[in-house]
Amino acid sequence: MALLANRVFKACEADFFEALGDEGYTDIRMRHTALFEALDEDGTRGSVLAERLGMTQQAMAQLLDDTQAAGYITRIPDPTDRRARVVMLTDRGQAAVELCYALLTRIEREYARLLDDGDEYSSLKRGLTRLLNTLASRTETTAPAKPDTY
Amino acid sequence: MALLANRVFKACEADFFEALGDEGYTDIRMRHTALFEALDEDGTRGSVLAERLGMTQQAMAQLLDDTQAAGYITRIPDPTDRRARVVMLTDRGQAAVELCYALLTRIEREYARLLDDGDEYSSLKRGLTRLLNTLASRTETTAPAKPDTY
DNA sequence: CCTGATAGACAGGTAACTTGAGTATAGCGT
DNA sequence: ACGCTATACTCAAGTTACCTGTCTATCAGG
Repeated sequence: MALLANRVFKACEADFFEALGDEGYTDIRMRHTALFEALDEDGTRGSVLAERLGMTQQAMAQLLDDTQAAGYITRIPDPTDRRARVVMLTDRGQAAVELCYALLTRIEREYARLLDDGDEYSSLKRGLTRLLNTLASRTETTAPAKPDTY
Repeated sequence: MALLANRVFKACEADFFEALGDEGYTDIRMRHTALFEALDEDGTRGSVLAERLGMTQQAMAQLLDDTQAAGYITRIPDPTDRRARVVMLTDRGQAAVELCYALLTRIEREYARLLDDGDEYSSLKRGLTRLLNTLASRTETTAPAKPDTY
C-alpha cells in the first residue's frame, strides 16, 4: 500500500512540475508547495514552519533561503522577539501560491475524472485522510490533521 | 491528494523501518523492498530491474552494489550474453525478503484494523491501484501495473 | 542576574537519485 | 566478414532534500 501511495504521489508530482513548467515556473518544487500551504497570512517563524512540516529547523532554513532567493518570500524581523524573523509572501509569492492551488486543483479534477468522475476519488481522499489522522493519534493525542486541500 | 499519499507513505515507511530495526536489520530501506519485489526467481538483469522500478541503470547499479555489499544478493555472469550479469538472492536475501513481506503484511493489517477492520482499507487500496493504472495508460498503452502486494 | 530554553546560523555529511561520457559485447544489414 | 548501431554495464560528477553537530544571540523564570 505504502508503495502504491508513493507511486501516486510521484505521478502527481510529475504532472504538477510539467504544468508549472508550462506556466514558466521552473524553480518551484513539491516542497515549496508544502511550505506555501503552511504559511500564515500574518507571518510565521521558521521554527514553527519546521515543526508543521516535520523537518529540522536547519532544513527549513535552507528551504526558506532558497524560496527567498527565488523571490517568493521575505523574512522580516519579529518585533516581539529579536532572535526571530517571520516569513511573509511577496506579491510574486502570492501569485505563485494561487497558481499552485489552481494547478493542483486542475490535476486533482483530472484524476477524479479518470476515476469515474468523482465518487471513487473523493472516497479515496477521505480514506487517506482518515488513515493519517488515525495514525497520528495512535501514540499522541494531538489535533487531527486538517483535511488536505491538495 | 498527492501530499496526503506522500504522508501515508512516509508514515508506513517509518513503521516499517522501526519493525525492521527491532528484528536486527538496520541496512534495509524502502528501496530494497521495492528491489526485492522486482526480482525474478531465476535471475534478473540490472537493466530490466531499472526499467521495472522506473529509475536509471546507474541508480540501479548503485542500489545493487549496496545490496550486494550487504550480502542480500549476488550477481553472476549471464551465460547467454557476456555483457550482462544477473541478480540472484542469497540465502540471507531470501530470509530478508520473507521478513519484509511478513512485516509489511503486519503493518498493512494494523492499518486496516485502524480503518474499521478492512473494508475501507481495501477499497482505498483498490482506488490507488486503479488510479495508478489509469494514469499509466493515459499516454502509452502498456501492460497495467500488477496489483501491489504491499 | 544567572540559568536554561529557544531562534536561528554555520559547517559538514548522507541517501537516493540524476546527467554525461566511456567500454565491451551483440546482432543486424549488406 | 565487416561495419554500424543498439544494448549492458561502469565511472565520475552533480543535485535535491534532507540530516547531525556546534555555535551565538536573545528571552523568560526563579
